[in-house]
Amino acid sequence: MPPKNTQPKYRQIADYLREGILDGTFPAGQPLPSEDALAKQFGVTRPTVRQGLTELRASGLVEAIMGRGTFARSPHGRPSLTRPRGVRRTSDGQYVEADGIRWTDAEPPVATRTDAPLALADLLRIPPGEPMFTYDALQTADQGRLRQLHRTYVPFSVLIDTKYEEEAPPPAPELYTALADLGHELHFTEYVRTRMPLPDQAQALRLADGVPLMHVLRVTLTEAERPLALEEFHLPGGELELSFRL
Amino acid sequence: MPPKNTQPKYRQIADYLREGILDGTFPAGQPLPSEDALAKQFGVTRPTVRQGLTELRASGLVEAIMGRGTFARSPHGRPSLTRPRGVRRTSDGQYVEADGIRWTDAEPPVATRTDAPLALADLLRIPPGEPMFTYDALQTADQGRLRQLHRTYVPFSVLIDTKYEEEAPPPAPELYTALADLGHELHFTEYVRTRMPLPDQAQALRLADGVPLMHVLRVTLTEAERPLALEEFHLPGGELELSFRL
DNA sequence: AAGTGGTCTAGACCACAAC
DNA sequence: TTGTGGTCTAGACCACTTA
Repeated sequence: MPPKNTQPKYRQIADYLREGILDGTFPAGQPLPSEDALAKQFGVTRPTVRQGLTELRASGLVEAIMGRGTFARSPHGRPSLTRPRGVRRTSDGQYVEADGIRWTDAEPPVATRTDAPLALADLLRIPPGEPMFTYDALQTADQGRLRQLHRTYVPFSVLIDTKYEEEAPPPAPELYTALADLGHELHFTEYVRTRMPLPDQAQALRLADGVPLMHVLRVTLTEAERPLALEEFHLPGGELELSFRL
Repeated sequence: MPPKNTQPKYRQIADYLREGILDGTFPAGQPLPSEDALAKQFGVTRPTVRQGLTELRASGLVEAIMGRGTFARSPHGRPSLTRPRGVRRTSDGQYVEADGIRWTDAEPPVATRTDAPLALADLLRIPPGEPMFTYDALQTADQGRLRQLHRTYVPFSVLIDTKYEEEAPPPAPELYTALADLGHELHFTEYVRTRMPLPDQAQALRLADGVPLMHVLRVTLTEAERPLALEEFHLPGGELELSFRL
């Protein structure tokens, strides 16, 4: 017997559609053939067609809109927004983001106390379980078209013997000014990761199916490389790129 | 009539399993209940269970292994590898990557001529369609456990009046030395994006289901901000993070 | 009303892995 | 041999959009 070299039918359908999207047969924004039409064309039942389409949706090549059809998405376009990563210090001592985006809190930010989980304690060089001030915000800009989840952590141990033993420190970026006023020279390191979002993250960031999350950790450090604070950004991966000067 | 507030059954199953994975009921590396068991437990048929599992696989929370079972994956661990991004110049004028990884070409690298597509021409500030030298390599390190797709582009116009009109320029990072020898002071900018991989990329990088791709464009620039070359890295998003000093 | 995608049933048979 | 996930059929009914 020769080895079976046949792909499953649902994958043949997915391959056919994927190639059509990549080579322009199915232009971005245009509807694909309906599920019934594909089932007839390939001589299979609709669940088989849907299995192929599910694969394309999970890879972000296609978007299904209820009652209207399944639409090709632009596969490899340059992201519509480039965000330069960095922090600048203005002449009056304020710190501002290099991308100049003015964020608005979509909901009132939540200030809580968190015990440092292992992964964050490691980056902050504090013992796991040490308490930290935590700010949590869903931020929007550009009439809600831009969204990010922003969380700021400051370990209590950094705030000992400062006025912030009494009052809560401000969230970033005002936090940087406050830390600099304590006599520190600041610099920053960012760690960039990516993964698929959890459902609540996908909803908060308005992520379509098959669009990954960009996860950025920013550590604020003194000149002596002592970590002072940590921020976590969850960004939509679809139409966004980050730029860094090396 | 009160509004329907019921989630579809397959989503209830997915939610149940996702919560179990996140709270430790189903520890990473351990098998979930079998599809038949879940079907009985929830009073549905197996295709319905599979629909829920498909959702979890697409989000990278679960991995199905044929004949053995469906296994939980570690959800939020710190990536096992941090790659500092940057280029250092050694005392003898060579350029090396800041992460110090020694790559091996898994296959002989392919040198071709490419006409600049719009997105790349834009970054290189050359007219679209201008020819470029192109090197293409699938690189491995650490006994094949690390993988990356690496593509180097050099526009012909950069090479006019140099010896590389006659011979092909070397691929990066030796390329940097060659460009510096032409009298340029080099610096670099990187653009980081993420998206789901195409099937061939997933296979080349050994990406599991639900693991996104990290896509990095590095532009080599003169002090006068003239782009000289461009590199494209496709990296596995799962167990990898990039670090940048701001 | 007609067309689209969304959910679900109740099976069947296959391929692979472990015992 | 048994248990697992992988593929596929042939329907049914629902929810939503457009005309």
